[in-house]
Parts: sequence; structure tokens; C-alpha cells
Amino acid sequence: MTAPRVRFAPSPTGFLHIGGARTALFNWLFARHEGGRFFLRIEDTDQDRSTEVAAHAIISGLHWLGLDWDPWEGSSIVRQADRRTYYRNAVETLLQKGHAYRCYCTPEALEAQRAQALQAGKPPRYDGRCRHLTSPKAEKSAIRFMAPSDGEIVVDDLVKGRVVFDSSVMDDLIILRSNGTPTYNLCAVVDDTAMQITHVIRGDDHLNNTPRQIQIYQALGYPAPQFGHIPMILGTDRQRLSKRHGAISVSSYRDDGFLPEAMVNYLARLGWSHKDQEIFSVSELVEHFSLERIGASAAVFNPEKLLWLNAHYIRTGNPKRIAELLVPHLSTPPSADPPLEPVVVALQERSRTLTEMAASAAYFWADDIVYDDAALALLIPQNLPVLQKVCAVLRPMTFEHDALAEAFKVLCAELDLKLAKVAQPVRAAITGKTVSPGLFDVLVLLGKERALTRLDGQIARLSNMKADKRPYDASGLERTGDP
RNA sequence: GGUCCCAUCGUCUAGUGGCCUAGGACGUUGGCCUCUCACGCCGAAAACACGGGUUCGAACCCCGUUGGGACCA
Repeated sequence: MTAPRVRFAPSPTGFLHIGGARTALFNWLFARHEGGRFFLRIEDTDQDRSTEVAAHAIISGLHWLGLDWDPWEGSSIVRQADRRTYYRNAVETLLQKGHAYRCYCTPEALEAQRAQALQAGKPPRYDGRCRHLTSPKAEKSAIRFMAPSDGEIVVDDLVKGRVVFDSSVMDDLIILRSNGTPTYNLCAVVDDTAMQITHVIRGDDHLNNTPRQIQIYQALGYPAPQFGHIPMILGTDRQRLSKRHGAISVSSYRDDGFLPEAMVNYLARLGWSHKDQEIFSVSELVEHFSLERIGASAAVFNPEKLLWLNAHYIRTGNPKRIAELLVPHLSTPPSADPPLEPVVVALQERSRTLTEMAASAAYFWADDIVYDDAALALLIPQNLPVLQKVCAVLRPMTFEHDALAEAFKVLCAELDLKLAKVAQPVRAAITGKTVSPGLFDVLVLLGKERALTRLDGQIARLSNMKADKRPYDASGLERTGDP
């Protein structure tokens, strides 16, 4: 195949969502696999609904995913707002060739007709009443495309296979509104032709637009590109994915501590497959990607699997990079002691998101740690002797993993206790939680001074409780670190 | 309503007429490992929507039904 040219053409009416991101990804992968070009075109002809904020959100979403694009005629991004004259020219050409005509029907009248047709149980088609008008009826008019009504239009879709449309069901669509703005189908044809797009890869919600566009290509005398319509992404209720389904913007996943490679991997496997492989690096994706391997049916978005992939990439990621990505998620900036990287290493295999990792890391740097209920349940007078023994053993030691492990082992033998019985109270005392990385790792990371301070603090508190002979009451305990 | 698309475990999928007693993955679940939680390892439950054809043989090809989705909006 000669080097293909593809594009991603979002309307800037909101953030980059999961579905758009996958469309962009498939286009990008196809271009990179085939050694072709990938362009970004912002479809902002509808100025009422388009915003700059949205355009930026889409661009930053693509950047985050690592999708880059090629410039076209010197500009990085093609903007339809800059191309109005080309649309006007195309409309003019169609008018001259007799493939378009002025329609004087008002939007209100059209709406009434539509409602009436619907009422009568008929398809709400435009009846072509202005088609044969010879003289202008009013100053304001829209321009309609004169759709050929004979024969059929065949789309040899790269994903769906051969799809045949009967021309007689196609009505005369408006290509230029009475306010002078061109419509989607016209712009897409004009731009895809100008940009020499060879493959239009887009959501299958556009499949029904395709025969209309093909008719416009033919009327204009342009060659039509090939089409590939990829299936929709659905919510758990099998409805088209929308805000109701929760987080659907790419940026919200970034903010929730997901890694771009996890998102890319997940999106790629949603509708596309390569044998039984689940984990793909970007270069593997580029290597194996092909349009033929895209499935024909819609796919349900499954956040659980995304989470699993994210956990995988956090676990196997370069600690230095993970550390950098973690920083924005930390509620308090980490100090140099302990250094961030070894903390990340300790938490990598027990964090599914950066957000989770940040939450688990808090006690390494906090001056006042928060004790959760499960930890407080272990910090009771019965465990005071154990904590005191541990303190006594630790105080003269140099904190080093194997030495600590040996010391605990010896102590356990001495006390005739399982390691769990000793480790859990200590863990609770120094982390405020019952869950953490390996105890000896935590002790080393925390450092001798901080670990002993926390242990001493709890020993003092428990000693007081015992001296007061007050019954244990968790609600009466001081909880430091709460806001 | 019309047109179009789609149909394998709950979910993502492998399967391209005999390799299928239908494979993998997420999730669920039993166990092992174990200082907690994870990771890892071993095991389990779980699907060809239905009905007709074609064929010696159909998850796979054809038709229909049902169900879902999209567009017209």
C-alpha cells in the first residue's frame, strides 16, 4: 500500500473522551504501522458549540496519550474555521454544475413537516419541494445538495465489509445553512480531499453519513477515500458511553492516577486483538496493528480491566518515572528523607493507581500520622509489652533489612510468638495502618529516629492508659494529623 | 417510523467448516505462599441468542426471528 494519510477530526465541543481517544489511537496506529501520515483537524465550523478550551483539552489529551501528528501545509493543526472559502467554493461549484439548489424553506416549516411525517408514521425526509424552483422566492436561502436518487451506493468498509445503500432513500441534505455556515458532510469531503486523505477511520455512528459523502465526492468529481467504521464504545448498560456512565474523559483518568500506557493498552484491546496477547507496549501495538483485526461489534467499557492494566504498568514501570508522575498526586510534597524513589519501589506492586500510591505513601513524610481504626484496634495495652521489647531491641541497632529480620526472628523465638503477633502492632504504631509494604522495608525507609519516635509515642500513650486503668475506648484516643 | 450496523463466559476477546470436550484475559471464587496488604503460583464456576437451511460435518456459510446499537434528529 502506498503511504496512507489519515486524520482525527474532533469537534471541539468538550473534552477528549474515551471513544474519541480510541478513534485517534486507531488512526495513529494505522498511520505509524503503514509508515503514513496522521493529521489533526479541528472541526470548528459550528461556532456556537465550539470553544478554544475544548480544543486545548483535546490536544492535551492526545499529548498525554503520546499521540503525535504530522503538520499539513505548514500548520500543525488544520482548523475548519480557517477554510471557509474552500467550502463556499465547493458549494458554488455544485450550484454551477447543477448538483445543488437554493432552498427557501424556513427551519420552522421544515420542523413542522418533519413532525407531521413522524406523526403519520413516515420517514421524516425532505420532499425536495424547492428542487425545481426557477426564480428566487426570498433573500435568505439554504443550499441543498441534489442527491441522485437512482442506483445504489456501495461502501466497501474496511471494518464492516460491503455495505449497500439504496440511493432512493437519500434526501437532499443541506450543505450550506441559511446563515452561511457549511455543514458537516460538505466540510468533511472538501477537507479530506484537500488533505488527500486515503483512509477515513471513524466511529460507526458515521456509517450512515458515508453514502451521502460519496455522492458529494462524485458530484464534485473527487475520488473517494476508503472508509473504516469502528464500533462504538458502550457503557455497562449497553448504551452509548456518556456522562451518565461516570468518568469518560481521558483527563479524568489522568487526574485519577492512571498511566497513559495503561489507557493506550486498554483502548487498543477494546475492539482490536492480536491472538491472546493482553499486554502491549506502544511499539508492539505499532508493529502488530491492522484494520482487519478490528472487531465489528460494539464493546462495553470495563473500568476494572483498565485498573488491572494500570496496576500492571505501575508495578513494572521505571521507579524514577513513576516517582515523577506521583508527585502531583501527593497531598504534601515529599522531603528528601526518605527519598521518593525507594518509597515508590516499595509501593509499586501494591498500588493500582498513582492516587492509591500517594495515599499509601503519606506516612513516610508526615510529621503527625493518622491512625485508622484497624490500627488503633492493635494499639491496646495488651500489646504494650511487645512494643516495649521491640523498642529495646531496635534502639542499639543499625537499621538494615536483613539485620532487622534476624532481630525480629530472635525476638519472636524468645517471646514464643508468631511474627505476625509482633509485626502487626509495630506496623500499626509506625504507619498508622494495618497494611503496608514489608515491615523491615518500612523501618529502613522510615529511618531509626522516626520509627523509634513513633514507637515511643505509642508506648507512652498505652502506658498512660494502663496507669489510668481506664477501659479501652478508641473514641477517646487522640488522633493526630486530622485536619 | 425508515435506513444501516451488530450478536462466543458478567466484561474484553481467540476461533475464518473437522484441530472445540470452545482457548486466553479482567472480574468472581477455592487453595498455596506469607509479618499485613499486594505480587506470584495452582485450581473452580462461567459463553457459541433462537429457529430453519447448506454440508458427511457448522461457533464458523445462507435465510429468518429475537435482542441490542447507530443515524435520520
